This record gives sequence, structure tokens and C-alpha cells, in this order.
Amino acid sequence: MLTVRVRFAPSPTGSLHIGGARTALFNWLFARRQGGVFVLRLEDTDTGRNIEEAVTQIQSSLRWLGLDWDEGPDRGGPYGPYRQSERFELYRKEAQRLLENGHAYWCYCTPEELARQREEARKRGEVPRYDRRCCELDEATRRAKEVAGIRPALRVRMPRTGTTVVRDLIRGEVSFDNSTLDDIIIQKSNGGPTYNFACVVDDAAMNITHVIRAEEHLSNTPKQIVLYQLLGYDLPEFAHVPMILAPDRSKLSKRHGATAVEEFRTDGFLPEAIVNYLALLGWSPGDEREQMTLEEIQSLFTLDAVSKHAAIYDVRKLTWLNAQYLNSLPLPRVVEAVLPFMQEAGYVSRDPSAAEVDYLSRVVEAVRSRIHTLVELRDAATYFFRSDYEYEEKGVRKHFSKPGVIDILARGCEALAGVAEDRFTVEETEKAYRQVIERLGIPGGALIHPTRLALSGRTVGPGLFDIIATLGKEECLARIDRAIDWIESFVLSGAKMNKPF
RNA sequence: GGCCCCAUGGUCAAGUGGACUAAGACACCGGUCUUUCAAGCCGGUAACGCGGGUUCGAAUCCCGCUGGGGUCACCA
Repeated sequence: MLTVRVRFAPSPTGSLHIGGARTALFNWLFARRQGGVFVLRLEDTDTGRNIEEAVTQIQSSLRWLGLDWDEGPDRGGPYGPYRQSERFELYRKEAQRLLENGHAYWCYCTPEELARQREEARKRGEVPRYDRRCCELDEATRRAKEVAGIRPALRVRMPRTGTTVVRDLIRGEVSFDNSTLDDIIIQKSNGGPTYNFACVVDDAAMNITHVIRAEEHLSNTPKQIVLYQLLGYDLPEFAHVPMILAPDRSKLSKRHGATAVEEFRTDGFLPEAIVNYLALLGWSPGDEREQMTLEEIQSLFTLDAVSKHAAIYDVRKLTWLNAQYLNSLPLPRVVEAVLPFMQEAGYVSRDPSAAEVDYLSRVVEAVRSRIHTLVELRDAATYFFRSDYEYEEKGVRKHFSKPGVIDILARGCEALAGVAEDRFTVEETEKAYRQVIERLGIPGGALIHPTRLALSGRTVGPGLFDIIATLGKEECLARIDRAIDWIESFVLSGAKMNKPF
């Protein structure tokens, strides 16, 4: 059996989009499942629109997602080069073949003229289509055009009768009436190939067996199939995967929030979650599984389980999945993922010591269950790294303004002081606190809430004793002392004034 | 507008003529647990776009309509 070869062929005009990422993912999954080869090819024939930065950006996004390729611009391969801008000779050679066997002809119409022709056709209520006026130009006229400085484009004479059938692995057979096919340009007047041509030539030259791409290319396919036939190439299999739409059913764009993989990365999403979510968008394992590893998805993936209809992208489910991963991945993995965020915030040094990593691990363990993204994780953990926080106003009102709170906090502080440094654990500190609560005959919250506010400045967060044990004895005592001072100077007098009773 | 694709709750999605009184997940709403907030657990609201066929029987097959999307470049 022939080795499966698929390709992901982005145009380096911007960063990797979520839609492109899913197309890449499906290609990757198919290749890996079939024991095939995954090729990365850059479709950079429009030299004016290329952004070199996009090339590295796209590659880094793919790598970050865990989608590795076997052949590509950076690593070469037996069918290279893998940038179309370096393959112009091949395209010219193939175009020449078409010209020689009469399937192609030179067109001297300028873009302006063509636009006018289209406009006129539209006015007459006709489908705009090239009228082949350059098809039979005599030598003299051609020479005259050339002398006038007009560089021609090369067109392919498409069949005007019959039908072309696209056999699609996801949609079945889709047929197009050949009369709707226009004489497409395969070589621009600047000598470069157009997309439809370069794509066909390369897919054939690179022995691509399955063309898996977005649905927007379905209408291009009949033209491409004709090119395959005219060039004498074998047809690959086609599979057009449904589009990803924005919540308002329109095409996904920047105004719909984050759409680039890179943005998700900086917004604190894990590649595990993104890949998982993308797989679920348009594909299903057929059972109730939701959270799956790349390996698991890979072993289950088939093209015929891909749905036919477009899917609306929903960031809330992605967020939920991200939270699931944050909460279930091995701790070191989450620590590794959040580290850059912590370093950027200045909470952890650039070259962290083992002790720093250890401390960060304990912090992550304490807060990971109540956050959805790495950004949230970073923000939920600030007070573990700095003590210059302010006390939440709502908390001050609820917990720092109660009569006797200073005394209660002082008792708690004493109790913690009584716990030996090397036994400053969740269990021991809780035991000490419970004793205070019992001795004072107060509800647990009367001590626990003000302590939380003192230690974190917040009213919500991890279990208090997790905070206490993580912060450590010295820090806890200092923070409670500071809170007591603060209450004395800011709350006591103010509270009296605000509350007449 | 021509051509093409698609159509199950707000969203993802299972379903391939009878097990459908239509699964599961997100979101939402309740409850539970609890030192807070989450998480977890339990429960709830909510869907086969419409109209014709075919069939003993249709979410499932056919036709029409409607709706959505894609595409009609010397962009990819």
C-alpha cells in the first residue's frame, strides 16, 4: 500500500489562525493514524504579501501545539524545497507543457480591462467569465502588445461541456457543471504561478495522497481536477473539512476576540486544551469522551467521523477544558506552563532556583482548582509573591470591622507562633486554629475569614490552611501583625464614625 | 445574483429506518459539600427549520421551500 502523505499548506501572510490550526491538526491526526507523512509547505507565491515573521510564527505555533512535521522548509525532505517561492522553475516548466500542447494560451488583457469586462457582464446579468478574446490573437497583434510593454498572463482553456466530479471523503461526490468553469490564470504576468496552479503542481510533485483542507477550497477543486487531468497527474483523495465560524455565524475575524493560536497562548491557554477543543469541533470519537490526550485522539481519528457542517467556535467550552487540564495535568507540567507568566510578572526570577520552583509548585497546587487559565492562575497567586496588597473593601467591612476582631486575630497569631517551624503544615496549623476557636467559643469563620483577609488581602481563595502552610510561619505572623496595626489605625476610628449605633 | 456545501437545544455533538418518551458536554438555573471562592457530586430548563412524499414505521430516505455558509481575483 502506498504511504499516506498529507500536507498543511499555509500562506505566510499572518499568524496561525484557529481554523488553520484545526486543518493542520486534522492533517496531522490523519497522517499519524495512518502511519503516514505530514508535510509543511509554505504557499508564498504572492511575494508581495509574504511576511517573513509569519513563517517563524506559524512554525512556532504548530510546534507549541505539538503538531510536528516530517518534511518542511526548516528541515527539508526528499521533495523539497518546501517554499513555493523557491519552486518557480518547476511551475514554469509545467506551464510551458500546457502551452505547448495547446491547453494554455497567453492573455494580454490587463487587470483593469478584466475588471471592466466583468463589470459589463454583471450589468448584462451574465455570469462574469473570460470571453477568450486573447485566445486566437495573431502573431502581429501579440507582438504589438509586447512592444507596448504588456506582459501577458497564461490562461488554461477549461472544458465548457460535461461535468467534473469531486470525490470527497467527507461529503461524498460533488459535481460541477464544466460550463461554470472559467479559464483560470495559471501564471501571472510577472511570471509567478497562481495558487490553483502551484497547489496542483506541488501536490502532485510531492506525492500528496490526501488533500485535507478547509471547505472554502471546495469550489476550487473542479478547476484543480481539470489541471490534474491536463497535466497527466494522478488525482489525490480530497477531504474538505467544515469551516469554523464566529458566534454570530460569520467568518471568524479579529473582531471576535482571540483567533490566533499565539493569542491563546498569551491568554493562558494550554496547548493540550486547544488541541483537544479543536478536535472536538467538527469531530467526535462517537462516544461520550471529551477530555482526551493527543495520543488518544490520534488513535480514534477517522475522516468519516468528521462532520459536514460548520461549527461555531465557543470560547467558554475551551475555557472549561483548559480548567480541566489545569486541574488534572501532572503538577510539574502546569508549573512549567505558568512559569513564563510568573517570570514576566516578576514573581519568579529568570533563572529560578530549586527552592523557587518548589514554592511555585505549592502555590500552583493550592490555586489550580479554582482558575481557568494561566493568566488567572498568575493573578490568583499574587499575594504568595508580594505582601504589598491592599485589603479588599468588602472584606474589610465584613471581617475587619467586627468588634473584637483584633483580639481574635491576636489569638490566632499566638497559636501559629506556637507551632514549630518544621511542623508548620496544613494539619498542624489547622489544629492550632481549631483550638483557639473552641477556647474562644466563636464560630470558625470569625477567625478564619479575618485571617484570610490578613494573609491575602482577599475574601476568596484556597483553603486558609493551604495558604498558611504555603506562606510559612514567619510570613504569616508578620502579615497578621500588619493587619492588626492596619485595623487599629484605619478601621476602629472610622467604623465608629460610620456606624452611629 | 450564478454555482457549491450544510441544517438535532443558545453552543459543540451522538444518532446511519423500529431499542428516540432523542445521549453526552459547555453555558444557564437549583441543590449538596464547605472557612470563602472554585472544583466535585446530584438534579433541572432546553433541540430533530418548514411543507410534501416513500414506508406498517422517519431525526434518519426522496423532493420542494426557508435559513446559514462558501466561492465566483494576475489573493491564497
